[in-house]
Amino acid sequence: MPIDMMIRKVRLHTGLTEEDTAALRSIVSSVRDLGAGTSIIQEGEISSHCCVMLSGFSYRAKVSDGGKRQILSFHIAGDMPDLHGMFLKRMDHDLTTLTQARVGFIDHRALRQVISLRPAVAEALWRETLIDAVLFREWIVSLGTRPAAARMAYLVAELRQRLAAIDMVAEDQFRFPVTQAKLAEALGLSAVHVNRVLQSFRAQGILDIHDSVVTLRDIEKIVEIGGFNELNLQPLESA
Amino acid sequence: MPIDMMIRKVRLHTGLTEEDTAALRSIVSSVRDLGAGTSIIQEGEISSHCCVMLSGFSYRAKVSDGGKRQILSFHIAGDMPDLHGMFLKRMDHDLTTLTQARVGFIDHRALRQVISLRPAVAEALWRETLIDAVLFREWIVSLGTRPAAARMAYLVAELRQRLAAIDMVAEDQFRFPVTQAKLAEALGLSAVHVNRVLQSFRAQGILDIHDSVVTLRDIEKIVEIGGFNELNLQPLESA
DNA sequence: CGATATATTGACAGGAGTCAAAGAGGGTGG
DNA sequence: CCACCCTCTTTGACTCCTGTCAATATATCG
Repeated sequence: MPIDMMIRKVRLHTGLTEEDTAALRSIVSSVRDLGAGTSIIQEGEISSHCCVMLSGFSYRAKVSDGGKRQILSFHIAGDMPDLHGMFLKRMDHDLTTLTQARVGFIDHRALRQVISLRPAVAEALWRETLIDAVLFREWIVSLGTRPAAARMAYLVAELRQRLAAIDMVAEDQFRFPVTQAKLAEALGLSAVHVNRVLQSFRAQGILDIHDSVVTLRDIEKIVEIGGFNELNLQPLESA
Repeated sequence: MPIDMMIRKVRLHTGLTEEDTAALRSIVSSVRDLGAGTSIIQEGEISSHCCVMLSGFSYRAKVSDGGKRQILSFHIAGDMPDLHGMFLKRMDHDLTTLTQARVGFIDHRALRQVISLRPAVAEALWRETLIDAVLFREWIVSLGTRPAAARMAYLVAELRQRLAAIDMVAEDQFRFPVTQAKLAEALGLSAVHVNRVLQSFRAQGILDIHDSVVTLRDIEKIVEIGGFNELNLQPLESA
């Protein structure tokens, strides 16, 4: 029952009834397995449906003038990374799979209907988009105020927390198939410098990223270096 | 008719009826004039109401570990910078007036009621929060990929566009009472460096910030340097 | 007219970028 | 089974953008 991945997360933050979740589940019109690096939507497109990550990773990215690409966020099972496409005319960024991923698609029209009939669902989804914004804000703080190592640590700490919520963290390890080049694009650093930071972390026994796996050697330190405050994710809880 | 400032903007992006806007207007429970530097809400607070900027400027900010403060966004008349407080338990950032400002307050309960009765209003407000996220994403791109001068130029170009939409730009000048220190906090730079960038812009006849006024000496260049794409704000139009 | 906030300068340090080359894996095809 | 290619990682040298520190204007204001 992979689709329940979506439900699981939405439920985390709200009090959806069984019927509500069933309604959501019922409008997932198709589920596809996409290979790594598949584009789900691109900047400028107008889409008629949105998607739910059921497994795997994806990321949002945007190219700025000069050709540099900025990764805006990583997405995991349960996320609906293009939900906003329902209300904004054009996508303002790309959405691409990072790994092979199972993705469910929901037609905007069907979703609109569920929303109009079920205020609780509307609220839950609205809240999802607001949580998205909370993460963006943290990201802005990271890019604006933290040095390279701290950004790296913060990213790892945040991912760990989000992945833990869907039981994807085991033994202080989690799968995260990202290249150093992509980390660089996410952190606003050069790939070379990402490599150096990573090596320093390895040398200090703080963390390691190897073969698509992140190993947390010293969580306390990661959290400290990254200035990660779990409380920052408290506002995510329902009002 | 200051409250219509709110309506004007919300209408920009949607097709609210006259009754819808009237409903919104009717629940503004109080309007207050706040002095510059007044805190509207602070991180961690749980609020029972949200606000609409009717005049003046405000900004969202967040302090990261190490005491550095990051300004997340500036807000102008028509904005509802803490709308998300209705659905997220705690504020994840501060909201402070930059200048003297007239602010309208709306009770969450009243707003919830209007929302539940008027789907169009719900959609319009949801969209407002999504537009917020669009701006955050652009901001992330700026911080992650652009050098100091470009960030500065981008900020000016974005503000210009937003202010123009509410007729607050005249003769290539607009009021924006910000100190270099605050610009630094917004741009993720040191105040000293902001000063240097500004001087270089002055010397090149590109733009000038003086006595709370931004003067655009060469808009084309500002847009070019900042990598500002007006199309980026196209997605803001209704779907 | 001091007192406090903001803007400006200069000297210096340092984090991060760039460039370029060399390893390391992992497939693939002969 | 090995050569070859491609992507990703690692290194080293050097540059440079931006930060830090500290001192000096300028402004503003009671």
